[in-house]
Amino acid sequence: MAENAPAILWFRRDLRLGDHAALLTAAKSASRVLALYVLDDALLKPSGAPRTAFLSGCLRALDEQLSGRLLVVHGDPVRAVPEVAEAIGAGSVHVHADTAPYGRRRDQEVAAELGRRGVDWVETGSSYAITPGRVTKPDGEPYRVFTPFFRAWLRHGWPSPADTSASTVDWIDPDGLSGVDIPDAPDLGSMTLPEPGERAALAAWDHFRDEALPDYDNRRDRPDLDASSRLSPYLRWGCVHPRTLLAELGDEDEAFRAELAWREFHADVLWHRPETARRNYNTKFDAMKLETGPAARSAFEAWCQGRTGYPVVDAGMRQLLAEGWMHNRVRMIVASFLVKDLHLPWWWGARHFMRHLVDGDLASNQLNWQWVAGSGTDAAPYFRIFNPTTQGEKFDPQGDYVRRYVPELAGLSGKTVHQPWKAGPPDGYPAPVVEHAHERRVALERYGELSP
DNA sequence: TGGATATTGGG
DNA sequence: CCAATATCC
Repeated sequence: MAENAPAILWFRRDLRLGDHAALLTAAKSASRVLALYVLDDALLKPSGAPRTAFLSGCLRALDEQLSGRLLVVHGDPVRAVPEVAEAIGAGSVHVHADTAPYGRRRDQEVAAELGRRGVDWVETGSSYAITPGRVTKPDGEPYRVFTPFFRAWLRHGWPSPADTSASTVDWIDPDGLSGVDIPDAPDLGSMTLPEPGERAALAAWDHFRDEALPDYDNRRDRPDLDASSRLSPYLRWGCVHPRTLLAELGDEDEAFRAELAWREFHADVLWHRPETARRNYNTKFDAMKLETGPAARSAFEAWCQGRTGYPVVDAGMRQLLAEGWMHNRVRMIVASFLVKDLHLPWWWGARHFMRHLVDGDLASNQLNWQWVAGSGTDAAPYFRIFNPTTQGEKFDPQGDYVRRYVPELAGLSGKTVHQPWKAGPPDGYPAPVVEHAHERRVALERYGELSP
């Protein structure tokens, strides 16, 4: 890009507050830098949504580090970017988009609009694109199975994280621009959210790397332990770049590297098949018989509230409401329950997750739901149906996780919490809404009706 | 990144 | 009887 041109650093809905590499690269060739964060309308709609609160926290944390010079613009990027370009008095500005791969199609719309207004378009990297260039099969086709993707991704390699210690960005004060502010955090009531911002992200990383990473492969499935990284909100909001983590990981950390690779894999799948955010990746599942009537709505409500009568399912759903986060193993269990025990559309569950998760990421969330439902790429085979009781006993062997989130069951000791119906009905805790053994047979029957 | 059930082989 | 194994969904 030309020297001495003002630059707008444009971050779309997926903020990458910690991706200093993109900021610095752009800043070095610009005379002035204006950090512009465009928030997609979708972020602002559910006024009580915790992900909005976490985002506000991230923005405040960054604003603090930038001495109050952060400019935030809400709204449709197609309109907002040129408006700001006009407001700062530049006939031509360079726009750097740091986008997720699945945002590219929208970016092309934005680029076309900017072109019509005489604004130059420069694209920089993305914290999804860990690798320079796309990881594809030798014939150029995208991978549809994770394991070969993972191997190719490891072989492909990635650059070191940028050195951000010598920042020379000259931040301009955005005083006088209209529509500029950091959104207020909504009232969270009794919710507890993680500390936002880059510093908190790096602290979480330090803690995880030193305490849980060495035994991650063995312990990550245990929701009762502090064994997972808890980094997902920071990765989702860009408070830390995955390359920053990868730089400190080695071959012995394969299990955790695979988790980072899953993010990229799903982002890549969604980029190639954007409609799979809402529809079955495998369209053969369009013929699946689903429950959608009043009884289904009522079962869905019980699932959302954590009142299904299956302890580990209810614990997970209540953790989601209380923290905007749920342990990964439990996400699989509650998702399997919604799809295979309640026979509800996976997108009902995915939408509830996106509304409440502080780490809710469109690609990872929707495609992991499809993985559970069996309709996704490289999906779990249809016959793999979790038994919610067995899963609870296996991964929460002492019942500590259940008791932490389901107070009605706090009086039951040890693993007996996983079968409260045996000890007589505890006060206020519901009987199972469905019988698993029966619903399992129903699910298998319905899968059997699909064309091969 | 299962589970249910039948079968087998050692106690 | 129970644990390990095989097989099917």
